[in-house]
Amino acid sequence: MKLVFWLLDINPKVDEDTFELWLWGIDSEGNRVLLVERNFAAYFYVVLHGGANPDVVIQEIMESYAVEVAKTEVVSRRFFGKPVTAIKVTCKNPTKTAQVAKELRKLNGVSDCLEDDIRAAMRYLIDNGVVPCGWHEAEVAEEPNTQKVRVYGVFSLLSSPKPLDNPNVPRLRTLAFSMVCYSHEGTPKPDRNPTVLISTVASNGEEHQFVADKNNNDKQLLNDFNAYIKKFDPDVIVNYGGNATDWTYLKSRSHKHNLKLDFDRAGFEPHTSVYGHVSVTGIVNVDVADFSDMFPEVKVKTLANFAEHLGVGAAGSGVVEDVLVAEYWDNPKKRPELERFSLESARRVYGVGELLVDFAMQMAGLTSLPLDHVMTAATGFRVDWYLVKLAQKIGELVPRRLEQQYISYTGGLVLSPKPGLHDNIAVLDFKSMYPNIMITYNISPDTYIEPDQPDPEGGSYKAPEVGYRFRKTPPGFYKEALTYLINIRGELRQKMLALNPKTVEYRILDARQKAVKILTNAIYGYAGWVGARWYIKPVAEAASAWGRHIILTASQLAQQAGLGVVYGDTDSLFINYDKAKVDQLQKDIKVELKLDVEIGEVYKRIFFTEAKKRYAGLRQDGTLDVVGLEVIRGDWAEVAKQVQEHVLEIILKEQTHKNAVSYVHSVVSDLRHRKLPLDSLIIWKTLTKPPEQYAVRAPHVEAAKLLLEKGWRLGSGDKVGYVVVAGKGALNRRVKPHVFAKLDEIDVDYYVTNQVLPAAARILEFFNVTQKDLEKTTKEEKTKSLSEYF
DNA sequence: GCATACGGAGTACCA
DNA sequence: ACTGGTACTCCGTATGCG
Repeated sequence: MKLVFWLLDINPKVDEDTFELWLWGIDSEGNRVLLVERNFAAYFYVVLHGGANPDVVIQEIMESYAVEVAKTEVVSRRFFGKPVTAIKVTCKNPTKTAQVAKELRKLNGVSDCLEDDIRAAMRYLIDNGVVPCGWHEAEVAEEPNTQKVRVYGVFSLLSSPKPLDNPNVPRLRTLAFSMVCYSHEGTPKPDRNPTVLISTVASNGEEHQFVADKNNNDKQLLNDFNAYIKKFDPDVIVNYGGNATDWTYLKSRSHKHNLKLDFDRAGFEPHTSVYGHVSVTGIVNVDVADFSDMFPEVKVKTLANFAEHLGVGAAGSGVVEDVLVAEYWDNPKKRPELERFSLESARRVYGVGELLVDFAMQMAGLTSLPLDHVMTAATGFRVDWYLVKLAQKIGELVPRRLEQQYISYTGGLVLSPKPGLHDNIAVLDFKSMYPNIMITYNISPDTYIEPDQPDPEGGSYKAPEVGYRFRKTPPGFYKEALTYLINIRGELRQKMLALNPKTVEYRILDARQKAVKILTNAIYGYAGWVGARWYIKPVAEAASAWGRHIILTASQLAQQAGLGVVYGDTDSLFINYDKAKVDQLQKDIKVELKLDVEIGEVYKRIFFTEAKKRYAGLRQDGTLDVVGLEVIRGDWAEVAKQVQEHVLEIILKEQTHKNAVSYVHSVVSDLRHRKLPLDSLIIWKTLTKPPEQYAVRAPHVEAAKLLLEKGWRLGSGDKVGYVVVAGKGALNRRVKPHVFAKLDEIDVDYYVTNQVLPAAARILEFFNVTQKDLEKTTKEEKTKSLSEYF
């Protein structure tokens, strides 16, 4: 019979003598189904040395390895663009490809074995064009549910599924949860601290809270939570931090009570798998924390901040800091607040999931990485898999990831800004500069010509400065990848124009074009990543060399056209806006450099200091665009950022600093009188390694150590929020984690001298007001309070 | 013995 | 755990002065 299904997840199922691939899906009637593939044959390639005779090598393979090898076949492939003869070796046991390949590498005539490092599930998806989060049709036979998996029906696949062109997503059952663990000794540890509260929000509208008993025993809670998931039977479980914390914690707690956390669709427990994601058989586990890198505007990546940024949940509703959880739990008056926070957290998780899972599904489809780990995988690995798919299509063998030394190279060119205020400045941007350079000059690992090789018949492109050459023909691997991505995005955006943005279809297309854009823009970076399967250093080097040449040439063309260049960075030029001249310049650039430039923002007025990568512009609509300055940095106190932003607004709008100076005075006065909330004084910094590994006693590290002393676990990647308190000694001995600090112990002078005034003076210096001037006047003047100022 | 200068460590930004 | 270019603070020691 034929079965139409949408692919939710795939996992290998290995028993002693059987190897199956389990494809979890939803059929066109909305039933949850399991399709079992028993005909998967794993293989790898044996690449031969130049003169080697494939038949001789095959004979040797069959003599020594007949036990493991099911089949051999001589095939023609390419490797880094060059034709190679290879032997496709199919293994009897799919779990042993890497092992057999390792042995065969030792044979005479064999230069290498390739693709033995591609996991069975990925091999299957890529070879058959089966797509995670996509619809398929397959010939199947229903079979008894001997494994007692919790689905509507089990089917064996009689042929590999064929992808269908249907962008729709079936109605999924989604469950979000958030947990609270009880500890007086810092970070909760599963061997000693119970989970006292779990809140859930489900796509059917149900909300639940599972609560530990009077003695804080969590046995019943865990049992009920597990049973509830089984009963609701979600397709997708959403959480925040589940990969790093929640699942192992809950599993550990369950085991402590001799319970199993076996809610999945096959009776297994959650387990950590590739890229560090937690896999739940038959269900997609999505950790929305994995999306946080997509939003650099959110500096402190808590669930509440993240949700607020996305407009999810009740804005400004109370947050209970980790440090206070135990206190709230113990206090009957405060516990309801913690309970509300927990439920609100589950709602936030659910809401964030609703907004972002569309994107993840599209990224899964593009890369073939299943939904449960496509967002856990780093950008480089997503590009890797996208390219593996393309390689399979064009017969290019997939290189292994090699351990090799990294040597950095020269990147983009940054022009020095002309300090001060400028009126009417246009930003000229090269559209997708690196992708287009790579397409135009056919820069790719398979078109690179080694320095000792002659130019090929079709000729070559030679990169400026570095001199690397690339074949003009045929089109390289990257050119094909990029052209396809750019075209598909164009088509998607075209289709979107005809749709109402409120429709589901529009939303899906928008998610897809975003995924395509992100992948496109990552390919240049990937090319320069030493871990890339197709890493060839000159590829990235040549692209950036062309980039520098292009921006420099464009800058010269602008000046020749009589357009002053006030700044430029990598792929942008800031020039005086004279419409006729700029239009002409655009055309000249296209002719001269073969690349499109577009006019981006046209600022009414813009302000530069002497520093590169830092400026503030006044847009046509009167809003401010601040770039690089303290205003948009996460490691300055809010009070300093606000002061600088307002100073910028005044000087950009009024073109004089007079009011800015009195404004600074008023804030300093408020600060000295402690009229500002403690929150505005927190400085957040990230730990980039374990605290004990630091060479110097940096303030945030000292603050982290104070938290560690109280049992809070902090490590690489964690943000530390601290304030500076009054007292004796060096700054790094006067820091306090913000959760322990009170407003009246703050070192006000530090905030005036090292936060507010430097941020203000950075701008005001160009109006001949130095920090010293500000210091003097703030001390002398009887200043107005902030409220009077407004 | 103390203030200041300066290089290195550390972080976060722009493209 | 995709790239390089850049600004900036703070630490900690070297340096200079008295």
